[in-house]
This record gives sequence, structure tokens and C-alpha cells, in this order.
Amino acid sequence: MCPVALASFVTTLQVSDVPLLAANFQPKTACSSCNLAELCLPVDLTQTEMEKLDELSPLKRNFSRSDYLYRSGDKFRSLFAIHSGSFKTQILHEDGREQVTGFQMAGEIIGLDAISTDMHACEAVALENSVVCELPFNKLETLSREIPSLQRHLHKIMSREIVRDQGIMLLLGSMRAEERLAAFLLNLSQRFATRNMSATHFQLRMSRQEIGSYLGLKLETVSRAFSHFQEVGIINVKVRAIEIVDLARLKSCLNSSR
Amino acid sequence: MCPVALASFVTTLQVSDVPLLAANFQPKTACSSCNLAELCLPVDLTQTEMEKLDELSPLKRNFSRSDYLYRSGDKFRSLFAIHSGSFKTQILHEDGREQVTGFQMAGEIIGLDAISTDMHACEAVALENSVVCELPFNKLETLSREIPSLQRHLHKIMSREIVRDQGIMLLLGSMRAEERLAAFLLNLSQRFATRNMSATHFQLRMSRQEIGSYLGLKLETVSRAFSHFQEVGIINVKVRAIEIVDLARLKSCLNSSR
DNA sequence: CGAGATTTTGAATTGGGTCAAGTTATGTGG
DNA sequence: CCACATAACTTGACCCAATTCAAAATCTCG
Repeated sequence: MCPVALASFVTTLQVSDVPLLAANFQPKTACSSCNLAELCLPVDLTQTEMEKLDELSPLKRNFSRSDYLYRSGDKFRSLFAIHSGSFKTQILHEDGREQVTGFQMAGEIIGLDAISTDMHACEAVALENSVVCELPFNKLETLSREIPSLQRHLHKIMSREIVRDQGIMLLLGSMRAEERLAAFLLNLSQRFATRNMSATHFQLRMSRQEIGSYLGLKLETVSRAFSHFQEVGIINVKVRAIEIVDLARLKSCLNSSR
Repeated sequence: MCPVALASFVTTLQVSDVPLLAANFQPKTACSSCNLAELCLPVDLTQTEMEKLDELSPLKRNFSRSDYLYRSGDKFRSLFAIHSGSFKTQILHEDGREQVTGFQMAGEIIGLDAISTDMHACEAVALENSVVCELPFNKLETLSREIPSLQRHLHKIMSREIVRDQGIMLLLGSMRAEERLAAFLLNLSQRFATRNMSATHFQLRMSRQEIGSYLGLKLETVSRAFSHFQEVGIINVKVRAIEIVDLARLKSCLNSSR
């Protein structure tokens, strides 16, 4: 499980007054008043349904960089909505190989892989200090029997994950290194934009190694591709700080198949 | 579009009386009496639930080799259970590239990708003469609000698809050509065994090109890998007829990472 | 039976991997 | 807050697995 928690929701001034083990929990909160509701929840809930939904009252937990949210093999109990920060998910092969299967950010739901066997199939690791809402799955199932639009929403979230994964299969199966990196940057850019952040200036939260694992490339190849994009004026890179200079040209990288 | 829709409920005895265009429909059937129920359905249904489930009464439709079950962009209405035969699913990239995302056989459910946007994101093509049960998704959602174990089952099916896709991401992102082919053959072998067919002697329903697309390889590479496995005595290949001679050694191919 | 599609095999090429060395960040303890 | 140790990143040179191109063999089905 995740390392003992030291961070806390209280201000640093009060830290010494709080029992250590409880320190990474925050008060339960209502989804109806969450500023991420539009990313997490179905849009068309009635007032009554919204009140019902608040029965979920998810527990919020804090994570520091490289804390595990769950590990492969953990018993499945809950889905997790990322409230702030970001995570990576990865699968482990017997022989030690590991593959990053995704990078998740605020408003995204993770843990869907565990429903199938009641055990987590992959592991989720925080890339930075993050806050997560824990959504007990049996509550979610009960509620979604009572709120059809929540039911449909849950189905859509799972289906979206399937579509996303198939997009990565296309990337891994048929794109060359620079196309993969272009697709990756455009995807990030798009997701930052959805969250009202700059689509052209952002900070990567993952290492070259992690990007490489995700894209099926070695870290040196990722680094070279970044350098090349910078050389030709498509982006500016300063290690993890990215500026997309020529979005159109970055997009056109995608269509230049072999 | 998929074949013209003219439902018919006539028995086979009357087939000759039926206009040709209707000939690819078969009578509706009850899931409760289907011999594939153990692959398709949750195991723990009560008698009452089973009767309720029969309200689905899926329509069966016939497909010939290379018929489309659905195409990318088609309006989403139903999931499809493969009753016999097999299909491939593939996504199309703007620039013409296509990637096979899976091969499906009897008892498997396809169309899950379409829930997310109400439009099919990929296309499904019959690899041989096949029969498919059409499961209207709104009926399925209604029923699963009433039958919790059907609800859970639907969630598991979707989750299983997510896990499967992530396994392919691992394959595409980190395995060499022969490992990929070994993983592919072992997966097929396993699935034939589940269906009480030989795990060691089977007929491929897909071309080298299609296998290559699925595995992120060129068809020549697939062909060479087959030839090499045969040379070293792991399998016998005669074009599409496969015999696995040394299952253990085929498995050990998987662990030999770089 | 024959035409077109599929598969096999060979030879040459290359994109990305590997190995290695140097540089730049990052974070920790004094 | 600085110094140092460690981790992350970049770049170069070489290599190899898989691709590309080509041609021949085999299969499939109308």
C-alpha cells in the first residue's frame, strides 16, 4: 500500500497536532459541489438525482510523488476519481518488463481494469502531489441502478477507456517514433485545454523513460525526437517544460505516414 | 451499411418461401437455451432472472466472409454476441493506415467501443461465415437495472476488454517479433481450448497481413516468424493450418525478453 | 483450369536500439 | 542556502531486428 502519509490538508502550522495515520485523509465531500463535476459526472442529472448521488460522498486522499494508489493484485473495492495532480498506470510482465498504459489527470477515473477479476491488473503511481476521490464500486453500482443517466455515464466512461486503448494500439502498431511523440504531445495539449490550462505551454510530469515506455520507445529515442522537434522549430523544450510553437506543423507530423 | 434489414421469424422449413433479402435472418432465440450461455452470460442467475433475461430475445443474423457487421461511424444501437464463426475489428486512421484491434470468436461480445460516443469507433468484418446475436443496448441497460448480476456481468465484460487491450499494449510496446507471434498463438490456443476445441491443432481464419496488422508487424515478418518456429520444431505450419508441437517451448519464447 | 490473391524467401536498407560518455537537474543534509 | 550526490537527460557512434523491395511459389475459388 501507499507509504505512510505525512502530508496533510491542514496548514503546515498545525501538522504537529494531527495523528500521522489520519493525515492523508480529507473530509468527505459532495460530488454536487465539486468543481470537477463536469468532467466526472453526467451532465443531465435532475436535482433529486444529484441529491441521491451525494450518497456516494467519496473519501478524499492525498498522495505524494511516487506513492502507489493501488498495486497489481490488490483487491478491488473502488474506482478512483483524480481530483488534482496526476498518475501513471502500468502493467508488469513476469520477466520484469513494465509498460506504462496511461497518464491520468484531474477529472479522470481510474481502476476500471480491476472490475473484471476483482483484482487490480495494473498499478497506479502518483506523478506529483495529488488528491483522489475514492468511489466504492458497490455503491456506484447500486446508485446506477437507480439513476439511469449515471448508469449510462459509467458505461460511457468504460467505453471511452476502450476507445482510448485502441488508439494507443494504433499508435504502437503503426506509427514511427516522431509520430508517436507528436500524438502524445497533441493529446496532452488537448487535455490541458479541456481543463482551462494552456494548450501550448505546459510542464511534463513524467520522465523520458516513462514517456518511452508509454510510446513503445527507448528513452534516448524520445529525447532525440524532442531535440529534433526543437531543431526544426515545432516546439521549445527545456527538459520538462514544453512550449508548442507551431501546433499546425505538429499536427501534420501525424499524417506523414511511411 | 450492414445487410438490408427485413426481419423474419419463419422456421428454416419455410425458408424457400421467404424473399432472398431476408434469408440472412434466423428466428429469435432465448439466451436461456443457448449452448454458449456459459461464455456469454453471468453464471449465477436465478430461474426468475433467467426468464426475465429472455425478454432480450436477440435477433440472429448470418454473415459471410468479409461482410461488415458494422462500420466506423455507424449509429450505435446494439452490442453483438458472436454465436458462431469469427470476426476481426479494426480502426482506420485518416491517412489510410488501418490497425486490426482484435479477432473475436464464438461467445465474445463486440461493439463496446461504440457506447462512448453513440457511434462505432471501429469496424467489424466477418472472417468466415458467422452467426451473430444482436443485443439492443437500451434493453440491456433496462434489464441490468433489474438484474444486478447482469449489471455486474456487463461491467466485467467491459473491464475484461480494457485488460485485454492493455495486454496488447504491452505486446506492441515491449515484445520482439517472435515473442508477439508466440503470444498470439498461445492466446488463440487458449481460446480454442475454452471452446472445447483442440488447443494444438487449429485453422487460422485470418491472413498474414491481418496477423501482422494486429501484432504491429509486416506480413513478411509474420511469415518468417512462422517459418522459423517450424524450423526449430515448435510448430508445424501449412499456410493457415497450425499444429503446436511443443507448447512448453512456445511458452518459453514469451519469457525471453531482450 | 486458370487468374488473382496469398504466402514464402532472398537481399539490401534503415529506424530505432544499445552502449557509452558527458551534461544538466533535483533533492537532501549539513 | 549551499554543496554534493544522485537521478534524469542529451548526444554520439555503432549495430541489428524488422522493413522494404523483389521474385517466385503456392493456394483459393469462380
